[in-house]
Amino acid sequence: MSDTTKTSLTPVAQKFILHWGEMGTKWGINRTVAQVHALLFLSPHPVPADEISSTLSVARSNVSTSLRELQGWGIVRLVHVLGDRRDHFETTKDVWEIFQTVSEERKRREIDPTLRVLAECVQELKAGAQGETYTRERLESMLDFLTIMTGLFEEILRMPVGALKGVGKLRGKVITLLGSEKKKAG
Amino acid sequence: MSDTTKTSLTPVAQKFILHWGEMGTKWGINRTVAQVHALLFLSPHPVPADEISSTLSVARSNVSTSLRELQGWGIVRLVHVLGDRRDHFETTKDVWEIFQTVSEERKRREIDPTLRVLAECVQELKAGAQGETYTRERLESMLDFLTIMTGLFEEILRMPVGALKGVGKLRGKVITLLGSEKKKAG
DNA sequence: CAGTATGTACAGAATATACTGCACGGACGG
DNA sequence: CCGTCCGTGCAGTATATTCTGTACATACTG
Repeated sequence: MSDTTKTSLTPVAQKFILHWGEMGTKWGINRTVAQVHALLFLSPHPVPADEISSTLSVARSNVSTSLRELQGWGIVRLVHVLGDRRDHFETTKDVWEIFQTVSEERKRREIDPTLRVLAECVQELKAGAQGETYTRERLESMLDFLTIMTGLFEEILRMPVGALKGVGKLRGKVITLLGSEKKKAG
Repeated sequence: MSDTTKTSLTPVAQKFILHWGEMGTKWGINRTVAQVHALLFLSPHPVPADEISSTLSVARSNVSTSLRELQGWGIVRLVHVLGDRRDHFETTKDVWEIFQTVSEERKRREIDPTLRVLAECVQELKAGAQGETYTRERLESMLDFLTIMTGLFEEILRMPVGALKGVGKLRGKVITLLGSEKKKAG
């Protein structure tokens, strides 16, 4: 069943996929990787790699690499389809879930190491009792900020899928609450 | 007064600046740009371009470009120092403010255009009453998500400088509140 | 077991990005 | 007015990243 369905994209799908690719590059994600993700996101069925390859006009091996990358990020899974030997791929369809997954992974890969480096820097400055007071102040404020911010962010991420709509409705109120609580506390 | 002070970096400063550079690249920001920013962030005084150049060992013109870029992001300002013809540069020192500024700019440059594209796509799908129901569902859910999310984020950003500490304290409570409100509403 | 389908690793080519060095222009200093 | 300082634009170079094509491994098919 090498029915390599030559899937061609509708104009809208194409528009979205291309834009998603650009978007990706601006956030440090490989264009092809982002495009593959967009394609899977729009596809109602799992898609085999060679079909992705022909649809996007990129080398088969490139698709392979991109899929591996996306699996690494935890938003693409390999699945099988009855009567087809080939691996098929699908992505998480729930947008909030995608966001959660990617954010957590990015935190793990990029923020956590930064926190570690900052902590080390501060530590080293505490040890060598030099006149680097200013540097230390700056680094500490940065460390504090990132710590609080990621903590907050993590809690938001931990909210159940779909809670977002609730947040949407509550919005204005909640933030105002935060603001006023702050005033009281300050 | 071409007192081009050959400033050399302390080990800690160097460590931070290098890491910040790497960090930058992972988020789609030029390494040198990030390094220049880190340098300014740690510096107690405004710094002239040639000093940045020699301290980081990058070409003068490269520094010039990077500074322009940082000014474009709104986190670096040109200032003058008495008795010195040269332009000096300083960055915002408040980390929360840096975060606010950069986030807003990134939203403006990257998220907003995406929202626009998504809206267009959805619109086009509504017009041409095709069988692209699935595509439309996906794109709509993405559009909804991004709309809500950026709205929420914007409100958070609008919180006064320093409110963050308050939020830090309130944290657990607030998020729990959000969660339970959701349950009630659902 | 031969033959074919499928997936992946990797070397080299192609491209994009970043950086340097210099040249030019304006402004200042005497 | 020179001579110098300073900033910026740009052409060419260097580097990093991405992509392709092929070669190889594995596993299924008959």
